[in-house]
Parts: sequence; C-alpha cells; structure tokens
Amino acid sequence: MHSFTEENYLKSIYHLSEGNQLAVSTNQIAEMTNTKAASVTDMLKKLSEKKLINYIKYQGVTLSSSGLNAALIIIRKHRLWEVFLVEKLGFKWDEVHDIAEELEHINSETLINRLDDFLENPTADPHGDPIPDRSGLIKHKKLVKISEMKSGESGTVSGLSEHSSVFLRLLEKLGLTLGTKIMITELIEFDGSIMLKVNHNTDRTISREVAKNILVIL
Amino acid sequence: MHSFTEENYLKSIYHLSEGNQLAVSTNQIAEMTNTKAASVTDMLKKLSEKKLINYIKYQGVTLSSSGLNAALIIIRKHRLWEVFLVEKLGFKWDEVHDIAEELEHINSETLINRLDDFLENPTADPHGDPIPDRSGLIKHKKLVKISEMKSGESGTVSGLSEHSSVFLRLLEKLGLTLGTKIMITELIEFDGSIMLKVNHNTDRTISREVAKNILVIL
DNA sequence: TAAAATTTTTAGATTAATCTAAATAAAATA
DNA sequence: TATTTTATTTAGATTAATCTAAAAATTTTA
Repeated sequence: MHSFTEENYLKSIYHLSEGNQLAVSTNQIAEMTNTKAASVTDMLKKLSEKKLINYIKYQGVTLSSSGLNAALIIIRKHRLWEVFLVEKLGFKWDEVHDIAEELEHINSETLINRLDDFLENPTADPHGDPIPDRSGLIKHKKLVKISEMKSGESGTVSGLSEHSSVFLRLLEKLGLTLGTKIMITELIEFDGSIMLKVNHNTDRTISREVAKNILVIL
Repeated sequence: MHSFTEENYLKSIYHLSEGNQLAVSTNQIAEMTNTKAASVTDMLKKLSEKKLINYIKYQGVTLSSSGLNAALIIIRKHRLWEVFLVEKLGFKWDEVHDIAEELEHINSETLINRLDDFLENPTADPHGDPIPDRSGLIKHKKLVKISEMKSGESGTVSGLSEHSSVFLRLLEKLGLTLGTKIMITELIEFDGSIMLKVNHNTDRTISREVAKNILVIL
C-alpha cells in the first residue's frame, strides 16, 4: 500500500483537479498540503516512479488511472466515515472532517465495504458530496449554484462548494441544510443577493457569496 | 500527542509487564515490536525524556503513571473498536485484531467516548479482555485457568490468555467461546488433559495446553 | 570468582519526509 | 524580444525511526 503521506498527496491532487481537468501545479499542492514547493517536487518524483501520477518537470501533474483510483478509494473511505460519525455517533456535520481525515487512512477493504453495508450504502456524505462505490466509481449529480438560478425556479439543497465549519454553521442558522426545499422569489440587482422561500415557508435573503456555495437539484 | 510508534512501544511495555510487575527488558520489547534491541534502546531514551517510562540503563523499564495512562487509553481504544467490528460490522473474533491495531491510534477523545456510548459501554472485548473506562481505569475480574480447576468444579468461559487466530478458531470448533458454561468431569493423570461438560450438554476432552489458555469465572 | 555467554548500549549509517537557500526554467511585461 | 518576475527544481541539511557492527555491562556457569 501507499504511505499515509503519499495518500494525502494523491487526495490533494484529486481535489485540485476536480472540475477543471487541467494539470495541477507544484505550488497549488504545496499550499493544500501545508508544505513547501521543494518538498512537493520530491514527492512528485516518487509518485511518478510509482506510476501514480503523470509528471513532466515544470508542467504540473495529473493523476494516472491507478493514482485516480487510489484517490477515489481514499475519498470513499473519508466520506463513509463521515456518514458513520454523523449518523451513528451523533456528531454534527461541521465536526467530522478532521476525524475522517485520520480514519480515511485505515487500510482494510473488507472493513470499508462492511461499513458501507452497515450504513446502508449511502450515496452522499453529510455535506452532500457523492461517495464513490467499491470500485471507485463516482456518480455526479447535476447540481446548480443558487447564484445561477432564476427568479421563480425551485429545487432541493443537495451539495456545497465550501466546507468550512463557519459556513456549515451559518447554513444551519439559516435553515439551509441538505434536503431543504427552496424557491427563488427575487434577485436583488443592487448587490446580487437573493431572496428565497425555504421549505414553502420562511422567507430568507442570502448574499451572493453564500448563494454561490450552495448547490441545488432542480 | 505521542507518535504512532511511541504509542506502540508504550502498549508493548504494558502488555509485557501485565501480571508480573517486574521491569521489562530491552530484548523483550524488541521481540514484541519486531525491531532490534538497538532501536529499542533509542526509543527508551526518548520515552524516558518524555517521562513516560522509568528507565535505568541495563535495568529494564517500567511505565510511569502518565505512560501507564497513555497505554491504557490505547488499549481502551483497541478493545472498543474490536467490539464495534464484531457487534456492528459482523467480523469474527479472530479477524479483528489487525484492524483494531490501526484504529487504536486515531486521535479523538470525543470519538472514542461516543463510540463507547454507541456500543452501550461494554466492559469486555470480543476475547473477554476488560475495557478500561474513560479515565483509563480497568476492572480485572477474578479468572481461573481451566487447567487449575478441580474435578467437579464449574464456571463460565470469560477470558483467554492466548489470542492467536488458530487458537480462537479451535475454540469455536470446540464450542468453547465466551459465555460457555463448563463443568470439569475428570482430570486425566496420564497427559494432564481434562474432560468437561459443555453447556450441561456435550462432553469434551481438551489438552492441558488448551486448558491453560482458557479463563473461567467460577 | 574468573571466564564465557548473553544482553544492552553506543557509534555510525540509512530511509522517508521535510526544510532553506540557490539555481534554473517558464511566464509576464516593458 | 530582452528583461524582470514568478514558479519550479536541485543541492544539501534535518528529524524520526530504524539498522548493523562493535563496545560495554551484566549474568551465567564452570
């Protein structure tokens, strides 16, 4: 298997290249892993020798197919453990990240598959992020940012593009947790803020900044 | 916190000094941790500087009170995770050791206390070993080896002094798992083997070697 | 109790992951 | 396009945990 550290690099490269398929730069990785560029270069050489990444000097990296699979398995573990922590142990959704960050490196395929069954094969973690299946396959739902919706449109809160505790706690305060039904009632031209009806019930106004980070299924 | 490696040394020292209160030797630790004596000496110096052990050159080590507490917390985590794996994920008692060996190093007091509650505060792991409480306190039951029982005496299988998979699977085959009622029917003088009645029902003969490793509450 | 055997420690190297500082390549800009 | 700026890599060190071989201390035994 790969070392704890190697796994963290693979995961970081995956997250950095999510969305934009482009190669990831040394500095980006250094920032994400809280290390220095020089350390990253060393590790990239190592991962490249192990054929986990495609690396050309000065040109950034992409994950190879085995590297991608390794990353997805780590993410699967991370998200399943998060579900466990919230559903079974009663943690709040803003409390689970750091613990899952440790648990994701536990090495047992059987363990994780049994955990998956025990949790009744959830398809998303407590923040709405999709959970890769046993083989690493991930099902992306078609999600739209609230900031991109038009007046009159409605949908269900199903994902987030920001995962900080501060943001998560704000959403709770606003009643905009996962599964919440919303309908856009008005787009405020002045500052881009958005008025919406929550659960066919409460009226709320959220800033454009908040709206950009909430993802909805129409 | 202590490193993964430091934790393993503390745990090994604890297990080696269980029962006999004596100081533990460098070689014993080397054998248990699968390292060489020279490596152990290095680590003992480090643990000693951190005041986790009492170490005098050439005279072996004992755990200090903080070292003992650290060891007991690791053992608490190990055993609680074992209960989780067996009770919730359906692992067999001979399959959980290695996974728990990894899980025991996850660092979160909240996590382990919530897990404890989720499992309904078990007092023993799947092999009958007692689980230390939140503060590291351990309740030892008064257990007797079957090999020390007399003819006519009876009791309940409640612990083991051998934990290998081979032994655990043998016990299953013999129907001598935890909670089983037994009564000694005869002690065979020739080879020290022991005849017993299992659950007021089946008659069994077990070797002295097996009998030495099964612990019973009278 | 002196010699032999065993155990433990010290000395010096090695490996993985990291760092700082300097060198080099690529990108931006004038 | 030449120069400046920025990004990346290389060189050389550092730290934690390990190792082998040699030295030193302890224990066993003759």
